[in-house]
Amino acid sequence: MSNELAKNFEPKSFEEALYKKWETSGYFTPDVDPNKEPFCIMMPPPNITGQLHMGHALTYTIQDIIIRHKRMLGYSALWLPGTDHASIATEVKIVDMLAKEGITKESLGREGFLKRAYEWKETYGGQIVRQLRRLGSSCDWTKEAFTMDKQCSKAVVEVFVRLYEKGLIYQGDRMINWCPSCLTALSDAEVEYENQQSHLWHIRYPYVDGSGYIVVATTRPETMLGDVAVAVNPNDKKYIDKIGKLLKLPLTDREIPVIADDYVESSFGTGAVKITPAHDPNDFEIGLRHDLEIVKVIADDGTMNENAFAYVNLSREEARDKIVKDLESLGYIEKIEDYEHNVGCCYRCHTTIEPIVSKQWFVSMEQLAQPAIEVVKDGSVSFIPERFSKIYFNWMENIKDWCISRQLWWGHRIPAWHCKDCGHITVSRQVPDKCEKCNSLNIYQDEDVLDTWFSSALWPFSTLGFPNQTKELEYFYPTNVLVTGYDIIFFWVARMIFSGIENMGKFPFSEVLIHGIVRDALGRKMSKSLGNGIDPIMLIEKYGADVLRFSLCMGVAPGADIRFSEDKMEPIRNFLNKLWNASRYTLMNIEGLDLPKLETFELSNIDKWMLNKLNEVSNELNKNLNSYDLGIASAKLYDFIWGEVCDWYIEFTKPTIYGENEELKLNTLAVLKFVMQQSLKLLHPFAPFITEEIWQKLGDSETIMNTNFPVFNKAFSFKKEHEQIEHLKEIIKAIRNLRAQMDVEPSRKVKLYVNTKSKDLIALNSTYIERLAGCSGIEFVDSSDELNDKFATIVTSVVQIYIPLGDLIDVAKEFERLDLEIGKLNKEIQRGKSMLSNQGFISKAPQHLVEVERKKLADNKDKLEKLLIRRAEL
RNA sequence: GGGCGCAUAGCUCAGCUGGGAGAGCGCUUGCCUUACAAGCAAGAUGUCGGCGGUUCGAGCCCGUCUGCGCCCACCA
Repeated sequence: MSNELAKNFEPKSFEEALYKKWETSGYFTPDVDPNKEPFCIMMPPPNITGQLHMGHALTYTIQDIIIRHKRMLGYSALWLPGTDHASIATEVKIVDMLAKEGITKESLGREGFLKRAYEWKETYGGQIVRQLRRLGSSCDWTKEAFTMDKQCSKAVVEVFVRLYEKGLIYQGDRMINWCPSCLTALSDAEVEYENQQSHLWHIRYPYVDGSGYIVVATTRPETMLGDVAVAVNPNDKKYIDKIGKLLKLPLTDREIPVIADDYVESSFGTGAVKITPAHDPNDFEIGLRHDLEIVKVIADDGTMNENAFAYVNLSREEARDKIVKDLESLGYIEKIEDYEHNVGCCYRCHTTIEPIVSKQWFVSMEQLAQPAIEVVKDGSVSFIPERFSKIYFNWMENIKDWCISRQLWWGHRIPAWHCKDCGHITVSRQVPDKCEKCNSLNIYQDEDVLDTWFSSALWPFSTLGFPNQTKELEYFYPTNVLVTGYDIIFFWVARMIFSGIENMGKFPFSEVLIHGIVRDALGRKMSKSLGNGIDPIMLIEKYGADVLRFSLCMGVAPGADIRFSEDKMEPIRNFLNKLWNASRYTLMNIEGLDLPKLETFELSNIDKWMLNKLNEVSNELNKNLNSYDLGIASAKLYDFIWGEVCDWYIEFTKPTIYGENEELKLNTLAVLKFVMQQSLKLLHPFAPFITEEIWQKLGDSETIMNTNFPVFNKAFSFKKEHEQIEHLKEIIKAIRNLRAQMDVEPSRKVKLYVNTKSKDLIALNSTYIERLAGCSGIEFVDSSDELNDKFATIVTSVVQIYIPLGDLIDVAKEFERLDLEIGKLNKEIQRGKSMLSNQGFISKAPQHLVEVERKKLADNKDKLEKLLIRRAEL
């Protein structure tokens, strides 16, 4: 194998092959090893409906970074992948697809439909899993799960039966959210509210006795056909004598009473509310309190039913128009106001939700919610950032029973069998052959399937073998961190927490890392309807997965949304290319050489400075990664690799590497190789492909994936050398700056005359100064008197440097430059003096900070003095 | 109605427990210097939204106001 790298990095040329190698080598599969500490992340399973989008790319990048870091730290790290059947979302898509073929799901029948659905799953479920690999996700595919596979389904049935037996699952007639388009019930969490411009219709309901009328206001006139009362506040003087009177319901032959209920606010609208228990949640409650009839007028498909008098079979919308028109022409309309209000919509198809009373299955939440609130309160489970726990509490503390039945076919069928003879419901783990109560064979399984989130709620343990107590379950449960967006805290996180506690006796994870969502360049949510989505696979094709991953996390604050556009990719591409070339430099110089081990020779000052820096970065990076501050960690790596390793360290190695001293050269190269190797390891969790590709040539093991992540090492702490080389950098920068200001041609080498008490600093590092600042020759002097030529001066706290530049020196310009410097210094000195003369600062600030200020002041005074002398001489 | 977030350089955003304001892009100037022009070097740019408070010291903590965004609730 050649050890050469191409001039520019081409991710396309190596990413897929490396992934294949990782996967087939089994690197993603951790051992159940009692001697190692487990670390487990459950992958939020993507829906089988789709394509990888930027939201996936973000969340899986974060998870992969965390898991790769832990793996390199020696944990037995499991990232368990899988897909979600996404009951309603998938069924909607399949129905659409069938519609294009001119088929309805009813014509196929349940069996036929499910056959098509499984085919669909094979096609599209496979796609997203392939795309996950493109991203570099180091998940254990041997444990890949699917919410409807045998294992997960077994867990679903087990949990359902357990909850039923404990009385925590029940069937009942309740007000639920009905989607007239998907034709199914929905949970509260599945309803989204949209602000809509509408009207408030004021309608006159005449008293039966002919003594005038009462005016009610409504946003939904079509529901009036289902009115069974008009409610007023019991203390409302306006209506107090009307309570109990009968009203004639317009457009119908029905008579309804005026009733009193505290729910009504006298001050709002007319102070009288029409009551439609069948089609409004609040009215339903009032209906229960007053034992009112439930008159349903809207059918499940959103059309008016047989109770709708002249409006039977009209759609909700048509009925509204016609009813309003009829009321108007009959003089029942008092007035129509413009009105803005929120309308509940289906989170999948955005059809307006119809609240209806229906027989559904529910999970009783109160008892389950309590311990789930507790584990977050007592810190057993913590949200990162912490503020998201408020969202969680808000939901959990006001939780209502969870409607879990769906009138769909794609999903887990409810394990309940109804007896046609005695009506008893048999809930069972196995398919029963007879009614458990009356032994009748005349039983049939409930037609409904479960809410898709019922199975996702069990994900942290169903995927590890529950209800069987497998060794994996024992080892990896509870898992460590759950990573997800804030948009599914209710849907998923909350439900996993109470499900874990209820079924496993222990919360499913100890940390919940919440990230934001990826938005477009204008800050809008990426959506299909807007067409503003960016395809991550396209970006991977163009720039490589590493660039995408890195651009999604560099400099991003925890929990913050990301405004993303393709132009964020290029700077990262350049960064990785920089790393690529630094590696190329290393490789071309170590080619064929036998390098000494680091412990066998004396490190140079540059070596020590670099190793110290590396050590510090490693230390900080571990801290940042352990607290999941990936934005800070990635930015730090960018600065370190580009700003320190490439800009300074590699330049420092050149005089030696291109020099004559063979021994020094080998030593330097040994350090260089080590520094590059460590840097690759540090970067590997973020950019797995490029680091592995380089490791294949520069590393000394089979894969970088299983190397040890660099950690703080006391032996590489070199404080003195750090300060020395930082000062050297300052000198070099000052010379470069001066050269630029004086328009010294880059090719022109200048000689330096140095006046300093720290001659060692200069003498030891003269070659670096010469090479990096474009100088030739350094001579020590005791004063500028020893120079004949015109010169410019540079002053630091340690040295005074004279640079003879002959005619390039413009005395007026030099005055200007010095005055500017002197001005700045005076300000600094002023600041330092006032701080140090502040008694409060001296006595209350930490001692080391006071010291720092003292030293700064002394240095500045020293510099100023030198500059003033120089100015006087000019 | 309740809660949360954001407001920092022309643009996009960092800034961890309070201790002299940062990055990337863009801009100016000069360079193809044997890792890299996807590059190198040097530079310019900020009443850290307003006001008040705590503190020796505030971009950071507290209060308040303004503007933008989000979530929950759903008074018909």
